Order: sequence, then C-alpha cells, then structure tokens
Amino acid sequence: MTVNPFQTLVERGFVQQVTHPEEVERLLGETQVTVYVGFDPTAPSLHLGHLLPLIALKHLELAGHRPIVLLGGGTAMIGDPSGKTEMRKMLSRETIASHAESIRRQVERFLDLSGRSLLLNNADWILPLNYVAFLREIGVHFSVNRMLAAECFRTRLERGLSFIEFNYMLLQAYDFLTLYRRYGCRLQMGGDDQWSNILAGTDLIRRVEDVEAYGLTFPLLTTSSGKKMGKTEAGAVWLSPELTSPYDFYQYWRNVDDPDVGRFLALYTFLPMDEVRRLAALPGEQINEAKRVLAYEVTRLVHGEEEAKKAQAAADALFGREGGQAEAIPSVKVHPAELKAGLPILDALVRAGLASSRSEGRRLIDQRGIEINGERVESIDRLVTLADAKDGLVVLRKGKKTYRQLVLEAPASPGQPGAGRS
RNA sequence: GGAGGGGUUCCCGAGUGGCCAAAGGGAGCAGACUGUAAAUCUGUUGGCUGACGCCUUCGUAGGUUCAAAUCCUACCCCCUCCA
Repeated sequence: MTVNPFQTLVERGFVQQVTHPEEVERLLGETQVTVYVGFDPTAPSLHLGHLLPLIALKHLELAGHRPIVLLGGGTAMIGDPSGKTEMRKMLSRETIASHAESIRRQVERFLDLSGRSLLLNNADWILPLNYVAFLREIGVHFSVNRMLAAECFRTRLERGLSFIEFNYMLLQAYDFLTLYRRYGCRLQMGGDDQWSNILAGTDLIRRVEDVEAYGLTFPLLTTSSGKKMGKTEAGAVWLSPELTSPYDFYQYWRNVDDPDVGRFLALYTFLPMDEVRRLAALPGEQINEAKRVLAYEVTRLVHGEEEAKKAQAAADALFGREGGQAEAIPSVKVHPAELKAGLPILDALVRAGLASSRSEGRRLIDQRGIEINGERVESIDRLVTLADAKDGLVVLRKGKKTYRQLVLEAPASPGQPGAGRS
C-alpha cells in the first residue's frame, strides 16, 4: 500500500494553495497524472528557488506520475511581472536559448527524462503565434477587469506595468492549455506568486475545453529571520557548481537558522518523516547534527555523493571536527615564485576573493578579521611566503567562517585539469 | 500631447553654493558572546595610500562660479492628474 503522494506533499510542507484539494488528492491517488511546472530561463542556471518544485516533481515521479518541466523559452521573451516591483530587462532570443540548454542539463540530474518525465520548451508554440489569431482564440476569454483585480498586478499598477508584461498571464494560461491538449496535463504547480497565472490557465481550459484542470502552489519560503530563501549577501545560491561551489552550497545549508531545520529537512531531502522529526527535535547544541545531515543530503542531491562528502569533510576539518579533509575549500592558484618574493597579504585577499578591494582588505585586517593558517594577521605589511605553504596550500580565513585557500601551482605543468574550483 | 512632482552612495531617505565622500535608518562586513544558530553589544561600510593627502561619485551632457549634489541650459527616464 503506497501513500497518496498528495498526502506526502502536504505532510512535507509543499502545499500552500490548491484549487480543489479533494479532487487533486483523488486524482493523484487513483490515476496517473501529468503535472507541469514552468521555469523561465532568465539565468544560465537554476537556483535554490527552483529546487523546491523539482523535488515536488520528483516525489510525484517516484509515485508513478508524469512530470513535465516546461522551460519558458517563449515566455522569457515577455517577462513575468508577478512578485516583482520593476520590469526586468529584456533578454535576447539567443541568450534565452543558451540558458535553456544549460538548465536542461541540470534538470536531468533530478528527473528521469529518458523515462517517464518530459522536458519541453514553450518557445515551440509561443514564438510562432500569430497576434490576431491568438487574440481571437485566447484573448477573448480574458476579462481585463478581472485581471486588474488580480493580486499579481496590484503592486505593479502603482509602480507601472507595461503592456508586454500584462500579456504574460495569457501566455502562461495558453501553455497550460497546450499541455492539456498535447499531453493531457491537468495539474500545474508553481510558487505561490504563480497562483493568479495558474488560475488563468485552469479557467482557460475550462472555458475552451470544458474540462476541469487543477493548480497547486508551494509556499514562498523565507528563513525564520525573514530573508528570502536561497538568497545570501552575495546573491542567489545557484545549483551550478560553477556559480556556487559545492562547499559554499553545503555551508549555506549548514548555517540555516535553528527553527528552519525541520521544515527544510522535510522539503529538501527525501528522509523519512520520522527521521526528520527526530532530527528537528534535537535539543540545544545537538541541532547542529541535524544541520549537518541537512547540508549533506541537499548537497548530495544537487552535486552528487562525492562532492557532498568532500564538502562535508572540508567543513568538518575547518570547524574542528575529527577526520576532516580540507581539499574542497574554494581555492585560487598562485605561482610559487610569487610566494618566494613574498605576496603582500592585501593582494592575496583580493586574489582569493575575500576582499573586493585593497581598502576592504585593510579594514578587515584592522578589525582583526583575517587569519593565515589559523594565525591572526596583525599587520597589513604581512607577506605570504613559501614558509606559509604547507603541502602547497595556504589557508586564508575571513571572519569566522569564510575560508579560501591559495594553491601553489605546480611549475611547468600547464593545462593541468580539474584544479579550478572545489 | 498638456500641467505638476521626481531621479542622491547596496536599499530607503536627508541635504538647496563652501563646514559633503554626503545626516539618519535598513542591509552587509568585522569584533565580543555562542553551538559554524538566533538575539544582543561594539566597530565599520567609494577608490588609492603606512599616513598627510589625492582621485572618482549625487539621472546624462554642457555652462555659471574662486567653489556645485545644491544655480543655469539641453537631453533621458519615472510618477501623478488631464487628453
């Protein structure tokens, strides 16, 4: 007896709003459902915000349903105004296509695209649309009055909304209709800011096809300290290892606020709920064990077991746990000759990305925030020399928990692969 | 198209000729306290410099002045009301 996947989603905290809870539950329990989530390829990589829908789709895939990931190669040409205060800048068709391609490769890690799941691109049916034909077939079904009343346009009506963006909702509704027609898709999921767009789709399908379609939204996550989930000082947390190293990715999860641990374990891992509850209930300092599990599990999901182990080993080593191996610290190459001559610490900090300018580096040292191999740097005249290199590595630390290492570049072996990140 | 209001440092927002690298708040960063948490407290937050100081910044481009974020001209953009 398998659990109804709708129950799974509810229990794990995925469900914010559903159009028809009972029917969706019945549908997911009794039949094979084709369900879709859309991502607009506005960046060359997915980020943490996209992870939740992917995991939700995975739960459904595991339960025997048929997920569709829809890349918005067509809708990205328009730009979704939902949840934004300003219009985002227009992207060229080429940029969008190249983003879509890299995102496809990321999605492959999560879903069985060669099996049950599908990955489609709405550029296929959006770009060829004919304006007048579209207005006559689809546009007639939309009431501007109702659209203006929709929450998603509210803030934008105050600040300005261009006509191109106003059309986004119709296109997303048209996507849903198209997926229904071609694949029998009757359920769309998305972030809660997509609620209006999703409803536009279910309404359209009802009017045009006289069929009931369903929508479900995920909560828009904020951390308990009120920040948007997946955002750091430095920007988004990306799924691509090129943009966010597996070590930094691991650290993001390792540093989650205490009250968030349980929620995140339920949402972002596949651990059984009993285990999730046990970990989340760990008292006081022991909650760190739960964070360690969370960080490992999510990193494994996104970057694979090997990278997860390396990241965890590095974090363990750096933060004083036995047996850690620090190789996964993000690193920068330096030439041995530079250390021989003595590399000024300010240069080293800028090179390693720990300071964005020499002034900032100076400030950090003044404020006693920099260490070399665990030794506090007292003077900005400090040079990094060969004597600081242990096994060809110099570990730089900024503040409590930002580490970078300088790696001595083996002389005369150009083209050595793989030393880039990690 | 017409009338009015506005564009300031990461964000909000003060500043109407020199005392302005520009108040205040938020956010960030560092330090203390801790558990690689939260809260709290302290410091800090354009660049170059050991420092004096120098350079760049207040929508854009010019101009007035010994001196401009502040005055003038043109242009761009945003908002409100009218059409």
